[in-house]
Amino acid sequence: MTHNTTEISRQLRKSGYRVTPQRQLILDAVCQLGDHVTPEAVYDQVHRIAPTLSRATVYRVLHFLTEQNILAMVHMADGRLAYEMAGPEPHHHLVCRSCDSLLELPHSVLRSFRRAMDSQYDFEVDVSHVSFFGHCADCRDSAGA
Amino acid sequence: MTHNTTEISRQLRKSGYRVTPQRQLILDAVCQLGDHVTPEAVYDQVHRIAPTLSRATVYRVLHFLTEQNILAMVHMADGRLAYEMAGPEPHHHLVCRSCDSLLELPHSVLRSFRRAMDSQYDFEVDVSHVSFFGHCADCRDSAGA
DNA sequence: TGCTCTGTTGCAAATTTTCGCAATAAGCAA
DNA sequence: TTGCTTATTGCGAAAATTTGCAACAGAGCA
Repeated sequence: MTHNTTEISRQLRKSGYRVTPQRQLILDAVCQLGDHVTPEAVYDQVHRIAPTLSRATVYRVLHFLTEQNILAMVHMADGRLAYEMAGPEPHHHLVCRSCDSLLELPHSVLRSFRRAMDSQYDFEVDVSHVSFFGHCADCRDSAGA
Repeated sequence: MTHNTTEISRQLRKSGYRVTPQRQLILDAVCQLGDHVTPEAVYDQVHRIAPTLSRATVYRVLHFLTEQNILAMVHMADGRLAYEMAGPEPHHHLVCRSCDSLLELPHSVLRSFRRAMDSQYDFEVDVSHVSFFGHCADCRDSAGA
């Protein structure tokens, strides 16, 4: 469990939302399952514990927690959506199109880019999470061989 | 029509794929409809001309043309997928989360970033298309007021 | 503790996207 | 032009995702 349940609960309640067992279960599931968790994986995990928890609720809660900045939406290479804990530090991903591996980037790599957008285009880029696609070292090697 | 039909046809045939009327219609539709075209919009457009062309074909062809680098997949702010012509020059988008407006960025803005990823992480970023989300000047002003 | 208000859930139906498979029709070669 | 090979389509069913609505249950307050 990497998330602070108490802190998150307080945050939600303060905004007028409720902390339900469903929401807690789903959050725990994402947390346990790791880096890019599909809705289906969450459902499977959660359904074992709470068989009446519906798929609709999984989708709704994932969406909701993303809006609350507790989860982050990540785009997979095939276009599908997955989720992960948002965490306090924004970070970014390099997603390999061949092997689907995930490399984490610190926020700093985009700092200068963001500043440039702001000054040159007067556009405030939201960099809470950005995914870049491409090919990792391993896959480049095997492809080039 | 911004795309060169003959050139694309040749490219496909050379790779052993076929140029079908369905594929041409769908390509034309994306081309006409503009910058971020949803599968449903393509279907509506195409279905008027070819009523038997099925939804499944729309999805399959969009997917296929993306793999062939003729179209590019773009992620919308809500997580949904859309498509657009890939074009010879890679370019990028600044998508406003408030008003959905689209700003185009020249490829050059990412050049240095890409080089950095390559040298520091040994990861070759595919920059044929990247979308950044955030807030444009207008929406920042009205929100701040 | 019990009451109330309203945010949430579960269900079922609607919508969107994918898949399997038989029928069709591109593209090539004669 | 004709025929062959097999990539591609259309259909219908399956799977994935969203939505409407009545019933339920958190959270604050008396």
